[in-house]
Amino acid sequence: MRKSKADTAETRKRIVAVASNMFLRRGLDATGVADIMQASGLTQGGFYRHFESKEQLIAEANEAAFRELHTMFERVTAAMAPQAALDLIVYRYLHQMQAEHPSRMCPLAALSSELRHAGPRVKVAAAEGYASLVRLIASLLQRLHVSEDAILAEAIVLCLVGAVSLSRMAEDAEAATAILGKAQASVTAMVRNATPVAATSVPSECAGSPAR
Amino acid sequence: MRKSKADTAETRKRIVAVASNMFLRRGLDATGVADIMQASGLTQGGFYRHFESKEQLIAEANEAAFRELHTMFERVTAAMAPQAALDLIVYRYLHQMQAEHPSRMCPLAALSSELRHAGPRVKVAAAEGYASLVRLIASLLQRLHVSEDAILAEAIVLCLVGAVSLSRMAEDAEAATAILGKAQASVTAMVRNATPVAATSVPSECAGSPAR
DNA sequence: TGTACATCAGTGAACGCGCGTTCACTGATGTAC
DNA sequence: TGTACATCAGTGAACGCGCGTTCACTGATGTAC
Repeated sequence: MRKSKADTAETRKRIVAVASNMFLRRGLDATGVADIMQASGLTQGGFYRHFESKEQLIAEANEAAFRELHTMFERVTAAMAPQAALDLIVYRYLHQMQAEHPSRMCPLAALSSELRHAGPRVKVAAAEGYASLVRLIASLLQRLHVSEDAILAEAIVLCLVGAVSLSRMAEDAEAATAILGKAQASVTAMVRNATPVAATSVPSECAGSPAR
Repeated sequence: MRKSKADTAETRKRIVAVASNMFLRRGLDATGVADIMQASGLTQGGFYRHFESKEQLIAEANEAAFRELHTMFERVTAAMAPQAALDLIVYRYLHQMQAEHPSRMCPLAALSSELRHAGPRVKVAAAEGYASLVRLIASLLQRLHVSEDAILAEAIVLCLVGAVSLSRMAEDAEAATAILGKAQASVTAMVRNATPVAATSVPSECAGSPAR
């Protein structure tokens, strides 16, 4: 049952994509190799034709998740004014699990404490993913003429990660939504308090609530 | 080898304390029943004389952790001015893992994503622990005459949880310290931006950096 | 271009290890008389 | 207060299950001639 090179490459990509989704939703330990292979339409025996170990797949799946999250943010906010872009990113990040068609998920929030036990490659990816998120938000804050943009960007990302992390351990959906709503209000307040009046009074920069 | 009632109760407490520490440091799955019993000076067979299951111990260990964290914060800040108390809580929370003699750790930050897979009892404790942290900080902010004290308290706790969570998945100690430092700066900035001038200018309320 | 052989993606079963849980047993504690 | 028996904390070994990994095998693809 040997497959062509193109088929093989496609299968590999599919496994990574499926694994990424399952890892982010259920967790690293809770997602078995057999589960992933079955969800990919294969049997577990074939796994080791594509990967050396589960750890390697974890690394690749996480890197893919960070890459896609970042790409999605850049694509969606490309033509937006900074305030609208910031609002949208905050909205999307906070609702990464909630939506019927969930957007890309973030390993930092979804896997937080599980990443501690992961190998160095995963940790490097996590550190880079974090830094890239902070950079993205800092650049938007800079365009909004916020003075302490770097430190505020850090604070916003910490809030976002903390909020999603906490919302996912909530007992029920209502409690989760409550946490996310408060987080959104918190971030909004943080930006408002730090934004100079000159910038906030420019209507074209601040119009619009987050688009879906 | 039957023990007296007093001995039995003491042993039970010891197991919970040891387990609490190990769970918070290594994680729930990574800490086995045999590990806990060995660290408690017992053999694994005796475990089920004290607990119905590992899950029950997880629940009790978490509840103990939240209780002790809260008690510690209340005891340490009892006689303090609100600004100093806030600074100390932020400092202690952020450095819960760093110190040579680490202070009480918080399950929200230490176990974040692992708590999702835990049973309802654990989740209820987590929600209560979170609410109690927010309440504690909100009351300090109120004494500092911060207008939006509830929403700011929430933001601070989210930042704290996010920061510790992220610092624990850092590659090395320096990266971890960097995150914690930025988090402290973030929280300080958030409080400063939200504090009315009238309150910040009262020296007796604001004196002092965090005591150890 | 056609043929013969090597390669290797995928299958399904088995292996081996770790870990939560159970169990027969021991002997000191608690209790009934 | 003393004695005989039941209780039960603690031991050490074994059980059973899940899961990552390995393996013999199949048959289509790729390649050498």
